[in-house]
Amino acid sequence: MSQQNEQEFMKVRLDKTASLRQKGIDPYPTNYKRTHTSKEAETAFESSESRNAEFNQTIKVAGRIMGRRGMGKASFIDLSDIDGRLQIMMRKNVLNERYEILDDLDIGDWIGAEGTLFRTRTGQITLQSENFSVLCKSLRPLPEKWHGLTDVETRFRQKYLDLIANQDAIITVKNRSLLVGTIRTFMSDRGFIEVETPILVPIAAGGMANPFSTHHNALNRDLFLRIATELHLKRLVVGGIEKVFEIGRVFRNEGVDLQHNPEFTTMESYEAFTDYNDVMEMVEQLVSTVAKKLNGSETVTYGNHELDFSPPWPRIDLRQKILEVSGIDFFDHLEVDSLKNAMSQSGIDVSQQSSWSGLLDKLISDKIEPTLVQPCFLVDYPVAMSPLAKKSPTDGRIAERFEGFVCGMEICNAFTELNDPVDQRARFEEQESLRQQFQDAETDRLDEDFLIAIEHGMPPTGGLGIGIDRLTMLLTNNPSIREVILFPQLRSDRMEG
RNA sequence: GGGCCGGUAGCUCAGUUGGCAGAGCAUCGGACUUUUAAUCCGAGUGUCGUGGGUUCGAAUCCCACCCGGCUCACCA
Repeated sequence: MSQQNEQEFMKVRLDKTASLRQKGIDPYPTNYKRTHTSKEAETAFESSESRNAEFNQTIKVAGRIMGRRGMGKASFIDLSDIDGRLQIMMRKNVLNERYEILDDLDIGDWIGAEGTLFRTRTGQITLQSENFSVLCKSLRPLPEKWHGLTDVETRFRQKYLDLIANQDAIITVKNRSLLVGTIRTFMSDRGFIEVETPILVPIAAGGMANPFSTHHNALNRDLFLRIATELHLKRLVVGGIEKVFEIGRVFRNEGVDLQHNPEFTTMESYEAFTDYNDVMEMVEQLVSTVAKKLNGSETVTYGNHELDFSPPWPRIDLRQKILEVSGIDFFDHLEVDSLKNAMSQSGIDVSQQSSWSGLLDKLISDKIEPTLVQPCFLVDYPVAMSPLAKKSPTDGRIAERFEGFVCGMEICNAFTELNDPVDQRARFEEQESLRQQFQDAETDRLDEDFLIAIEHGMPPTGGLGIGIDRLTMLLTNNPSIREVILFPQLRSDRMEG
């Protein structure tokens, strides 16, 4: 954008601002007491119509000017607010000298309008303005009304323009809020207590991820941003909070793509005296409840798919499934080289993998996840790739763990929590040694403070982590995580300096 | 990190073989008291992503870089 041209645009509007002040009008007043939103106004009018009553109430609405059609001694203004739009009619013979104020108004300005409602010749519900107020004079032009704003970069960098120009952006924000609110209610109704745990932590443990690091000056101490809420929540279960959950941001120092943002939101819950089978039932109930709340149905359209979230979701045995699709039984390949060879023979690129769990993860990602379209659970993971999950009582090589998948996307990870402190210590030590061996910053870390906590005794507990962003994508039909995060991470640009 | 595509007016987009930088909307001036992508008359609008190079001449060709999208790799 040309500096000069931009300044010319703004100069015109600054002149109009001055002109308003000359007319004794404050272009930036402190408040406006509206009586109706656009939708409430419409509903009120239709209700009086349905009673065959005349609408003679004076109401006050407020919003941003999104369009105007001047007709000389009458003007129509499209006013946009959080609920939608309402047309305002301004007539010179009604407004008298105040009609001149319209000369100083632009698309983008905020106004309040007072008057009564009627239908125009073409049937449009319209507010006949008897008075109006300038609420905020804007200085910059908005995106064009017809094509709107489509430039993806501008939509993400200047989210407010996206929200102004694209109705879908607002709908997604509202639905995300509804989704989180529904989850809160669901959990609360089941007796879960919501908590907040530290984001700045001395050890970023409880998951496989590379953490962000930072430094606290006063304490002269290096800290990390949490990669999960898991270990703090389990400390609370040790403390006797039998049902606990947290909805919060976690941070992982990794790449950005359609399904990943370095900061994202999870809902983790822990419920004493339950195992992963109970958690599976809860996930089905939770997600289908949210789906119904947002879409009015447990069947949801996502891209080309019709997704049916109604319980129960299929439980797919991980080992059997891998055997079916690749002919590999991971119990037959407990050594790295053996698994690597078997996968290589199945045509999988194993050049980037070094650890056994990394290889198996790659096998699952390549061969299984893409086939999981309808909601389902993969159950019973190898202990080697599940350092926080309890071993199956019937098979010590298997952990009581499951992950939920929809459209090839992992939406949750859950297990019967490992509460044997001796076993947990051994598993952490194994992770530490793997990190040394493979120089892998993402391997989980030993958290001594957590181990001491569970040495005091954590009851049998079923735990869950749900990716709120991905769930929102699925239930709002958005193909990219950047569409459901208001300010996604982008590379720096000139505007940031 | 690799590959492909893209970046031109506030917004949406054209721009031919290398030959004066274009349209619609928005903006500015004028007309218009039921319009709604209002209409009609008139006007202005540019660091062609950035920096080099080739050329008499570059939005256009070449090189490097920046930003975005898709995709592969990596990553839950």
